[in-house]
Parts: sequence; C-alpha cells; structure tokens
Amino acid sequence: MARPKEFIAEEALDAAIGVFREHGFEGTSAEMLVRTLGIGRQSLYDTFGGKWQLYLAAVQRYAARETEAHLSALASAPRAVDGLRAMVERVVDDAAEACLGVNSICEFGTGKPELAAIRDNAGRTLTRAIVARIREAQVEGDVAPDIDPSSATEFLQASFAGIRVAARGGAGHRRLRALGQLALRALA
Amino acid sequence: MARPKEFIAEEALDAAIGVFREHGFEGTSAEMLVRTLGIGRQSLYDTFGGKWQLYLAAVQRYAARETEAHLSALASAPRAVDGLRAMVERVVDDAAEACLGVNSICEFGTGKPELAAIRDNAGRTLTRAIVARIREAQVEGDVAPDIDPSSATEFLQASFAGIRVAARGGAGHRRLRALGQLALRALA
DNA sequence: CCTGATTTGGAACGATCAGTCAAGAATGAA
DNA sequence: TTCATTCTTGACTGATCGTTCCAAATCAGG
Repeated sequence: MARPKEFIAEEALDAAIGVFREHGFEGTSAEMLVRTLGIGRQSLYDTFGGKWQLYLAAVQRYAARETEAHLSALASAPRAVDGLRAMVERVVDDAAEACLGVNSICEFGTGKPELAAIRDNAGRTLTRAIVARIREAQVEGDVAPDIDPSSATEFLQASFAGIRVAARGGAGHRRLRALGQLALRALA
Repeated sequence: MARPKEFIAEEALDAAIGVFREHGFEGTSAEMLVRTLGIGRQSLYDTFGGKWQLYLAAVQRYAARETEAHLSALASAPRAVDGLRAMVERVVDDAAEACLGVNSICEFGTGKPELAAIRDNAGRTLTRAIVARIREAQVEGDVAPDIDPSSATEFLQASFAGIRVAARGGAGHRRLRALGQLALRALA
C-alpha cells in the first residue's frame, strides 16, 4: 500500500517504559523520547498521539507485563505459600529498576481518572489471584486463619510498593530480601 | 536598616511543602509557587535562591517535622510496643496528604546526592529511636526475639511508604488501618 | 526631614517545552 | 514505470519554563 514503518510500535513502547519509569512523566521531555525510542518526532506523534497518550500506553503495557509476572510466580509452586513467597522474591529481585506503577501513583495520585482506571483494571485480576492463593494457604495451614484474605492481599501489594520505594531510595538486595521476609511473616 | 520582608520565610516554606508534596518538583512551576506562597517572584529568588534550592529546603523542613512527629508518637507510651503502634497509627491518620519524602524518592531516586543526604540525615535519628524501641519491646515480650531490630525498623519504614503509596492511590482510612495492623503483626 | 539599604512587582530574558508543518524518501499496487 | 500513499526528517510554532533586570515602594538611621 505504502511505505512501511521502520520501527515496531511495541519495541518503542518498551523503550518508553524505560524512560518514564526512570524520570516520570513530567521529568521526561519529548526530545528524550525521540532520542531513546530511536524514532522521528512525527512518527511518535503519528503512532501514539502525544506524550500523554504514550505515557498511558506505556503504563498499560507495563501493568500487563507486571501482572503476568506476578501471576506466573504466584502459580509457580503447588503449595500456595510457596507461590506467595516466589511472588515476593520476584519483586525483590526486580526492584533495582524503578516501578512505573508506583511512580505514576506518586506523581499523579488519583488526579487522572484515565490513569487510575488502567491501574485498577490491571490490579483486579491480580488481586483476585492473590486472595485465592491466600485462602489456599490458610487451608494448608501456612497462613493464619484469623487473617482477612483481602486485607492480606492489600498488605502484600502495599509491601511491594514499600520494597520498591526502598530500592529506589538506595536499599540493596540484602535489605530488600529482609523486607520481603518480614512481609510474609505478617501472614504466618 | 531597611525595608523588612512582608512575609515569613518559614510560612512560605510550609506553603511550598504543600505544593511540592502534591505536584512533585517537575510538576510544580515557578508561577504556582509565587501564587501559592503569596510572595513576589523576586522575593522568592532572593530568599531561597531558586526552585531547586527551595525544594531542598522544603524537603529538609518536611523531614524534620516528620521525624519529630514520629519520635513524639514513638515516645507517647511507656510500653514500647504501644509507642510503635502509635507511630504506625499516626502515619495512617496523616496519610491522606501525600508524603514529600516518598515523592522525592520516587521522583529522583538516588540521582541527587544533596537530596539523598537530607533524607539520610533525617532518617538516622529516627532509625536509631525505632531500633531502641524495638529492642525494648523484645525485652518486654511484645516483639519476637528472633527478629533483627534493624531489619524490623527498615520494614516499618518501608511499610510507611507502602501505606502512603496506597493512600495516594485512593485507599481509604479503613484499609490503611488494616495495613498498619498487619505490619505490626509481622513483629509479633 | 533626608539618605542609604532592601524589598517588591512587573516586564522581559533566553531556553526549552510539547506539538505541527512541509517537503522529500520509500514503498506497494497498477 | 508510474502513481498514490505512507513514513521520515528537520525546521518551525506559540507557549511556558526558570530566572533576571529594573524601577518604584518602603523602611531604619542620622
């Protein structure tokens, strides 16, 4: 039909995730994006619409990837508590890179409905999966029966945010692991 | 000798804290500051030096206030564990407003040494106080003896960050309280 | 009352911002 | 090959950024 694009939109999106997670939305300029994505200015605007839309798309993609990684770890062991532990350990191991989710929450809070909607949608599936796994672990005797599974799930997710903020603040892998272990201890 | 200032630097700083904690550094413009602080542009630059220096001063002052509030809650009860609980509950109660500390960590990470230095200095005193109170609580039998007090302290601080991120993401007071309770449970 | 010192507010600065335009380059279909 | 269509490139836009300059205003000391 006509000239094909010289880049792959998804790869560009991945590069955009890398910039936004490190510098935030306001801290990222259009020129940084053009340089990092390796595409022309006009291509960027033609393909993604603008800086804000690109940001939303990046958060969306990041949330999907992150959810998948969480679910995968969660299901990686037959015993529920081992799945929970694997999920925590993956967060610890990957915490060296800033989390775009935490970043977007801190930067915009609940002020941008479109952004909050992306986060909520991505979080729903994960939340359900964690709740289910905690219930399992309660049946298996690895999580205290008096704990509300929903609260425990929110606690784990908050702990992930805490671990990631700590990592962003300079905490090393050793300390992060201790944080993860203590978070799990709260459920025992 | 000459014309006195028409504003009080510390009050202006408090106003600056209010703007920065809500919009971050990059998200705050000089005009927003001028309007919110209620002082002239030139007065702002004469008094504080510039946007970045004002930000550093705001973080500094915020860190001092926050540290004091933590220490006060920590010492508010004779029994150590009650002091720890009071500290957690204060964080929960004040989480409706964004935390400038968490914000600055998320926005800049370890990239700005001057900023990291402010945080580290403010954190040192608090960390020592929490460690001491946790040791006390261990002696009193309220915190498990096999827990490393330093790790537990870092865990509590990370939990504060988690609670604050959750609040910024829209979690209500009820949920935040559950997070705080679970964090304390990890120490028992 | 002056006079020297300092603050103040508004205009203005160059730089950079996100976003657009136009013209050339590259493609597939006819 | 030719043509219509799309993509790419780089110059360009008005707006806004943080910051500075300057003149008027306001004080304290003599």
